[in-house]
Order: sequence, then structure tokens, then C-alpha cells
Amino acid sequence: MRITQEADYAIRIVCLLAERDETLDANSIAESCCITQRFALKILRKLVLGGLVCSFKGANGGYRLGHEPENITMKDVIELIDGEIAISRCLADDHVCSKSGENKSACTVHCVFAAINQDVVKKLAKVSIASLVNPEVSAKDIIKTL
Amino acid sequence: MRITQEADYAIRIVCLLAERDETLDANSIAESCCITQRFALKILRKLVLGGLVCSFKGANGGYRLGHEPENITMKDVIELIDGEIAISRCLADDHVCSKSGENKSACTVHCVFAAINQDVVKKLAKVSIASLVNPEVSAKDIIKTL
DNA sequence: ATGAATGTGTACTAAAAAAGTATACAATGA
DNA sequence: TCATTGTATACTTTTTTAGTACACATTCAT
Repeated sequence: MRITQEADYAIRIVCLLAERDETLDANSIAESCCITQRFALKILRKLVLGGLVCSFKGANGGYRLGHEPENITMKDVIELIDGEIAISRCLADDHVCSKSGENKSACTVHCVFAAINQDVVKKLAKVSIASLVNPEVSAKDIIKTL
Repeated sequence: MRITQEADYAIRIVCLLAERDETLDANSIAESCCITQRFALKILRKLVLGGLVCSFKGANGGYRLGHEPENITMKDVIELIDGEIAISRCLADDHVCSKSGENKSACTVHCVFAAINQDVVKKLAKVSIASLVNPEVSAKDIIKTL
């Protein structure tokens, strides 16, 4: 529900696969991303199940990107790993906050959270993996487009 | 670092104190906010230490808002309770992500997170407690100003 | 003065989430 | 046919969040 480190790693893995347009095995991916092979495997499995990455079994097997980097966004990767993005607890728990009672301000607070949360999601959906790995595009360039 | 339920309760407590311009004791505050007295006391202590709320000891004691509701924002309350707002883990841990290595995309990803995070903070700083409790101001009105 | 009402300070416990690990198994290709 | 590589499931540890307990200090009403 929050943006975890696992999602952060997942983005890096996807970026790596986008940069190196070849089949990479879990070991070299883990090494490049400075995580253990086990943990990389766990993340890769989620990416495969979610369709963002393709896997190949057996000797010389490994992983490849499942789509063009232009068509994968930060939002896609994060939501695949963490589930729906929620900046606050109340947004995560089925959008129900049992203890809020029926007073006006509690409701208003949650509406504000929801609006800000939507904006975060919208922005993350604007950032493609292609732009992240493109050496001609700087972080500033990306931020300008948000 | 994330926006917790405690912060959510804190906002409600502050709103309650803003609406009812009188000294309220922990018990009635807890009841109004649908939380236990113990937990309310814990949150109230933080609010008092942070200066947002004043407390009065002894019989007929209780709590009152420390500032005008116009001068308290959602950001103030949240940061007082949770510390710095951070939508992702990497932003929280002293803005250092040891495992990011030195590749371009990892850095870019964090810059994007930081930019979006700043925007969230900026928006929360625009929402005053006064606007939350004002019955003439709807959630939509507030969201429009963000 | 005294004691009931009220807040304070510190520390503790429990539940949930995040982070990471282990094991046994299945498929592939040289 | 076996070394290489991914799969599936489940477990453990650490961190964070949420909430509780207790002994104490202050104040007001009487």
C-alpha cells in the first residue's frame, strides 16, 4: 500500500532489463541491483505474474522485458509489487475508516487525502521506464512534465 | 514517515478543538473522536509538546487549541505526529539509499519520488484546520485550491 | 488541608507490515 | 542425463504502527 523498497528494487530491475535488451538471469540481475538472488527471484516472480517481464526456464534461461519500455510506467511497477498506492492508512483499508464517525471534518480530511493520492498516482503514471533509462533525459526533464 | 492513523486522529482532535472553542478534557475528546482515552492522551501529549495545543492541569483542566485554526495546516499536524512525510522508504531513510549504486536510473527514480513527495507536502500545507471545520467550505472547494 | 479530577512521563505489549530467507520442485538445453 | 535456470510455497526476522499500563504531578472545589 505504501511505496516499499521492494517496489524500488522492482523499478531498478525493470530499468536494467530495458537498458540491456537481452535475456538476463536472476543472478546477474541481483548483482547489478545490489540485492540477494533470493530477493531478486521473489520480485521477478511478481513481475512475471503481472506480465511486465517474461521468463525462460532451463539452461541459458532468464528474464526479458515483456513490453516496450515506453509502455511501462512507474505506476505499473509499483502497483504490481505493492498493490494500490495509498499515502495514508485510511485510503488503504478499503477506503473505509470505521472510526471516522459522521462529522464533517473527518470526511473532508479523507477527501483531501484521496485527492492528493490520486494526484500522486497520476504523476507516477506519467513516468515511463523508457524515460528513466534514456541518458538524454535528465531527472529535471521528467519532473517538468509531471 | 508515512501518514499514520495516529496523524489522522490528531487532525480530528485538532478540528474538534477548533470547532468547540472551549477547554475539553481528554475523555470527551476521546469519545468524540471514537478512540480510547489512553490513545487520545498519547496524541494530545504530542500536540502539546509541539505547541499546537495548550493543556491545563487539575480539576476542570483539559485542552485548547494553541493557535488560530487559520494558522494550523494538515502538514503541521501530520509532521508533528509522524515526522517528515515520505511516500517511499528511500526518502525516509535520511534520503540515502545505500543499495542504489551509481546507475543513472536509480538516481532518477529517487529524484522523481522526491519531487512528488514535495508536491504532497506542499498541498497538505495549503489545507488549514479553519477550512476543514468551516461548514461553508466543502471538500471540493478545498481540493480546487490545491 | 485534602482528595477527586485531570494531565504527564516513561515504558511496555501486541499486531501488522515489510524485508528477506529457505526448501523442495520443475523445466530446459547442452 | 545432469547442470543450469526458473517456480511455488512457506517461513523467519525486523521494523513500524497501534495501543495499553502504571506511577506520578498538579490543580480546583470544598
